[in-house]
Amino acid sequence: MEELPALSENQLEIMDSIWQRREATLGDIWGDLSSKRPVAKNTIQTLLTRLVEKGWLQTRSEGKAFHYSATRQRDVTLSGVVHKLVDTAFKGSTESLMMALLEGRGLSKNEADRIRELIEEAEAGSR
Amino acid sequence: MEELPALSENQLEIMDSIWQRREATLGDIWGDLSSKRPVAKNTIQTLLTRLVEKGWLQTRSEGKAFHYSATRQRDVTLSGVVHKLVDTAFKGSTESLMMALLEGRGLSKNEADRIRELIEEAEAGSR
DNA sequence: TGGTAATACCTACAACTGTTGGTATAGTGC
DNA sequence: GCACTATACCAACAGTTGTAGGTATTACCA
Repeated sequence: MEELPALSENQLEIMDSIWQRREATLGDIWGDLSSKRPVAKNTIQTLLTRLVEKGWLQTRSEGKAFHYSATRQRDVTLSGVVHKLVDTAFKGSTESLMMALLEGRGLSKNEADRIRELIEEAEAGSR
Repeated sequence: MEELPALSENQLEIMDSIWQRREATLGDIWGDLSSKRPVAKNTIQTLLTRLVEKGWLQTRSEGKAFHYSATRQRDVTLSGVVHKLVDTAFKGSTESLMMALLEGRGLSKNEADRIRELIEEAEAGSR
């Protein structure tokens, strides 16, 4: 699987909207994003076109409009994003990132429990 | 504390070199970075100047050269970076990021234990 | 004191990003 | 069929980033 250029924050936002819908039109995505911040539809259009050019999105022509869908799965992509951050900012140490994540911020019992489960699974998976 | 513009990957690399040394000259930083990849000294110089303009670095004039130091602490900055990622890519869910982090990757018993400790502390801290 | 090396400072440039306006086109409803 | 609306497509622009060359300055060493 070919490596694609990194996604900016705004690009991630768009990808996210599409991942959630599996397939989306310009209108769908604009609906999602413009509810968070004011942005022109054309801005989204441009970003979409560029994401297609770069290989992050593909289009299916239906009726007058394109239906955009992602070429990469959400979990794989996000995993890549996080690991890249671990490498560049934390010298590859998962633990360091964890520390940064938890610093100055408490965890509820529920969150802590769920995270413990994740650790449990990851530990089992390595055996 | 005023919010500073986000750091790119390369900018983070430079900040990291400086954080490790507490204070560094152009030569120091160039030494660190050029051992990883080929880059002109002038390139680093430019990036340094821009980081100063933006408020990430400050300089102390000693002899002929500037000694660059960070205006923000490493842990605070990295914590900010991670939390921003949690917000934009994981809708604020620490757990989701954790999942992405652990996906497709096992944990050694040691790592798992250390991370459990971190969770423990964070949980205690929230009470 | 004159050469060397390191540094600062200035300039430039190409690529990418976010932003949007304008124009053409093509379904959709009346 | 015609107006309306959503979309695609094109063009533009300002800001950031990574890249580096050129030039001036300055400390240091022989």
